[in-house]
Amino acid sequence: MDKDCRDGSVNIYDIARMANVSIATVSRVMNHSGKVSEKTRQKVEKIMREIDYTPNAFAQGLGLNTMHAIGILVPTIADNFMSSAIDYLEKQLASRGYNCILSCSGFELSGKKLHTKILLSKHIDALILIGSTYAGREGTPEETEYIREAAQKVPVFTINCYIEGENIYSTVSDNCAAVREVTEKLIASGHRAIAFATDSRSYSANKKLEGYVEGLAQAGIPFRQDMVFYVEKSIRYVREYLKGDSVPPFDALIATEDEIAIGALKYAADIGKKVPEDLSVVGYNNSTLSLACEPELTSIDNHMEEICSHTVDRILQSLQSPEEAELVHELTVPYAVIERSTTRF
Amino acid sequence: MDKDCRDGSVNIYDIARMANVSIATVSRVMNHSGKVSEKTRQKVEKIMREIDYTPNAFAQGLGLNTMHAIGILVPTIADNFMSSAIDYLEKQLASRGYNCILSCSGFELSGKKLHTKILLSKHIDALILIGSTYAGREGTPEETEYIREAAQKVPVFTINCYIEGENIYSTVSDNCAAVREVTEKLIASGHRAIAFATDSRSYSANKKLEGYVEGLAQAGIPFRQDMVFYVEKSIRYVREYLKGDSVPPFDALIATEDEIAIGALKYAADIGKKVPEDLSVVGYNNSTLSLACEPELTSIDNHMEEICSHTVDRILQSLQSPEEAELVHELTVPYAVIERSTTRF
DNA sequence: TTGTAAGCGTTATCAA
DNA sequence: TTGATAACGCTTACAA
Repeated sequence: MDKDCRDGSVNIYDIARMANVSIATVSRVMNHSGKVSEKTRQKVEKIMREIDYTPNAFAQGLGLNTMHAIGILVPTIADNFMSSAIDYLEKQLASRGYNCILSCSGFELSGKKLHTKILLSKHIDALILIGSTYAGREGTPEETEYIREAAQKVPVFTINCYIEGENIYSTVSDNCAAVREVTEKLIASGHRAIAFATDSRSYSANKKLEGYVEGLAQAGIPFRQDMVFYVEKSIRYVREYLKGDSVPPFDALIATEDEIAIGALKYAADIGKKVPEDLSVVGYNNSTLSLACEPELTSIDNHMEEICSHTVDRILQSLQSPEEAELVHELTVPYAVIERSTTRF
Repeated sequence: MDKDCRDGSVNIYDIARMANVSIATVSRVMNHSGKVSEKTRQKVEKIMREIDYTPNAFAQGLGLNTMHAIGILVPTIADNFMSSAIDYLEKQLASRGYNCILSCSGFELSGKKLHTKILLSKHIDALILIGSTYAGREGTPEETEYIREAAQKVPVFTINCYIEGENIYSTVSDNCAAVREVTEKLIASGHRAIAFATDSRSYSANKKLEGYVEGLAQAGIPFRQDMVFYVEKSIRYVREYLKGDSVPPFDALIATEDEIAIGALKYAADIGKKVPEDLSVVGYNNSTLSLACEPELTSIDNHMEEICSHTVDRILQSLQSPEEAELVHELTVPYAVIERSTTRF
């Protein structure tokens, strides 16, 4: 109370003085490092508790070169996929003593570069990138060069996005297999004109497309480019798009996002097609949306919680033993097809 | 290249040496502070650019006692309301040079206290609390005491949550007026048995209830406690709940969350009630869900972007001129009723 | 077991 | 206009 409260904050010298010990001893008590007599420890801890002392994180950071913070970069957080990932990551990291510094980069390369640089300047211990937008377009390695540069400073972990490079570790859902399975199921249940709708040409969207192509090939059904629809991730947009003249007839649709699938449901309702009798629809991400629509949407669940826990495990491994941690560069987590009422497998 | 790369990081001494100036001069160039000759400035800036020098944020933090970081506390981020708020906040704060440290506290008091403490220990410049869960239950000021304590260290800003106290500033949507307006509109369009469904007894939920009560009173319709349903925020739960025996007949339902409203739509479909002919439904938050369901949901939009931009403005005001910034403790932002197909006003 | 003292990389106050 | 130098609060050899 009678202290010189230049900041209202007590420092290690104050504690040392009050306990009649040196700052080194106080430091040792705080960090449970080195030998301290039980008696001294008790005394110091008591005072720290009474004063409600919190060490200055900046000073600790300066000495140790870490503030136990992980940078998380997403294009936008206003998206179910991103926010659920962040939710899992934050919870698990917090329980292990790490904080999250969040940054929304947008989808433009310049924003991605800028926000990566800002995060790095905060001396984060590791960087997490969520979403396959960070993979850039195929065949343009220069679009991911800034990530490889970042990886020279801190380990980089990507979620549902594969990036080639030293010190970059990806944890992904098997998008390809998921869509292949769904395609096969649709074919097995009698569909022949299966459409594929996506809002992106990202790494994961391409993997999904690959699964679709493989599924068709497997059954000997010819792939038709005009059955692949590139649309906006908007219920309203898709609803109208599908009514367009350029859209060939289809009896099933696989979407890379639940919103897109729901746009198809709305379209079907508009033109009097019955789901799943006349049209089967499959979404992706198993979001709340898939329960909100009518009929309820069959969707692919990418086991986000598992992806995130693997990611956190890998981060801690790489931080705890930087050298010997032999991490796989691409780790694949199983998915699940959640069947509801828009298909009849 | 031939440096002692103990961390791969260049420091101010290196720059000073390379430019043949003192560290003080380098610091002045960086901060655009003090007088520096044009020639010297050019020279130093050139070297900084070439080396791609980034000042050590911890050292800066230690000296200035800020790392330009704002703490954001939410119960969970896997919620449309929270994640859209964070999205707006992060974007606006980033554009003004502030980073966000994110923490998910859960809904338990112990978690809230713990995470508040952790955030404060990171020397954040301000703390943002999102959601009225932080207001605690009515008449229990001890549940918000930790927030008043936090407010002694940094200014605290709450979003859609009012907390009484020094250095605590709330920005809220006028939940009461919104629900009153909707209630009046339902009455005007012929409804008499209007139910109210909520998943919470939080500050904002109570404000909404208040609006409902006022709206009924205005029209001389007696308030009935058994027309207020306390439910879970789950489509499935509400869908079944409304079929229960204890639920009296109702011809309209106002929900405090879109999920709850959609549960009511599903219930109506199940028992063959037509919406809006037999039952009108109003949701809250105007989330993507309100476009996914069938029919599309009338919902109240709380103008989150505006709430967030007001909050950020107020934060910056209070940080830039801590003393003279005369901020209102409770700022109310207008809402909008978005009418879709579940009502006929 | 404890204490002294040298960093860590900035900013800021003086002198020059 | 510049340059020494003392903070800032902590960690950690190294000494005692």
